[in-house]
Amino acid sequence: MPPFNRQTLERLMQYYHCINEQFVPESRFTVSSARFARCLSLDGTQVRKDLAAIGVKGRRRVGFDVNTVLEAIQRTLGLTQTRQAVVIGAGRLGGAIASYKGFKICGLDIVALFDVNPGKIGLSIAGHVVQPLEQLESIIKDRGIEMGILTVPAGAAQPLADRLVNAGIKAIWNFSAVALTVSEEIIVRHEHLSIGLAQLSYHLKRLENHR
Amino acid sequence: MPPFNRQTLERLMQYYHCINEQFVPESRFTVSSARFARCLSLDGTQVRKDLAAIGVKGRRRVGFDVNTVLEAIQRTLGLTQTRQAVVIGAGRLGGAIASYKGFKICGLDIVALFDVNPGKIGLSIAGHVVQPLEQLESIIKDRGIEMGILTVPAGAAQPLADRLVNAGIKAIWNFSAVALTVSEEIIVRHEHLSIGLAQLSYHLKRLENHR
DNA sequence: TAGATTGTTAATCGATTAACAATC
DNA sequence: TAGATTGTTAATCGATTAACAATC
Repeated sequence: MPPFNRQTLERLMQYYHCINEQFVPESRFTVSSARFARCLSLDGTQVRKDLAAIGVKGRRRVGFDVNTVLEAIQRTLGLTQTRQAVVIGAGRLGGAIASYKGFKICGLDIVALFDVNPGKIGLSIAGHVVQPLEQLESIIKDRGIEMGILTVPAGAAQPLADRLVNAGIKAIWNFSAVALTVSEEIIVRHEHLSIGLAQLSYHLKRLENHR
Repeated sequence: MPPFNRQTLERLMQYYHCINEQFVPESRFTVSSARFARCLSLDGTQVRKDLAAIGVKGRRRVGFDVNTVLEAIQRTLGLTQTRQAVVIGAGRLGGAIASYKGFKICGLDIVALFDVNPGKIGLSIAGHVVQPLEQLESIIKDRGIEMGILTVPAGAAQPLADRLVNAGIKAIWNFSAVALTVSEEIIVRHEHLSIGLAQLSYHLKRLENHR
């Protein structure tokens, strides 16, 4: 199987959500490429190519078996095995992420929440007792945790990223508002909240100008 | 000026952040396309094309004037005029968004927070008193608010989107875990939290397989 | 059979990169 | 002047779409 690029991965995840949110509730067993396409507003050929790429074969005149597609996506994206993650920063965003139900079907298991603020330590957020940062390394090592989710203020992010890497973490999901510099082999994804705003703001401006 | 596609808009926003986070603190007055390129890990030619597209001229042997670039991006993306927004859903995510400082330099002004839960109404979150949903329409109309930010459970999102549209909102920033169907002329951006997870999960899986 | 849908190749389109002249 | 950097055209690459045969 070829390595997939970012866009393909995102499309695969969208098919996955499409199935879980629409097709499963509708108790559909088969779905045509055209129907998938409409969901993500793209071309049916694209869908057939994507599904072919992850090894799913359709049935002519019928479509694709929903379950087969579901399993193939899970296998390809690695959603079958559970991945343990810690959240650093028990603020509002950290709490929102720790309590987000949708991660379950993606195999993400948040096992601990950390914060520097002594006032927060011991509090229970989304079923997790907030831990002091001092225990970060020991918990990561003891439980073999592979992902760290950063939801701390910009100034605190880089040193904490370093600590995560030193403790043996393999991937960082960064919600802090700074770019991180970490060694090559660490997987990093920077979730930049205000990037999405660019699009909305731009289109609102165009709306105004066209009148 | 041509209409810009999603990718270009995202790059423009990244240049903008690059300037604000790196170049302004470093008190740089000029920046070469190569330096911009390194920031976003792309090619210098791309940067020069983007900047040319928004009407910025550089100086040979010197680079681009930081302030000129900043202003051109603000003008292009419409970040100069302030845009008023309401947040629907005063949960953890809603609170995180309402209290996010980074929106200020993007011209986003969150003016009200709403919730259905009577227990939350009257609470102060990030300087905003949580309003009852009944007042949604009147506040939007009275203050001429153009953006709605949805951070409610999946089941509640569609009816609330309809109410926002009826009240005259022009853009919806959707953090709920469902696709919305709204009329053509409404600008919608669906921020799908777990899409990013696909990438992390996929690369973690590959890491395992390669050993 | 007729019709619908896949699977796949070819054509198109756009985005990225390379090359290099212009010039400060 | 020599060197660095822009500005722009051309070349490449990849992704998207069109076309259509295969076939259930």
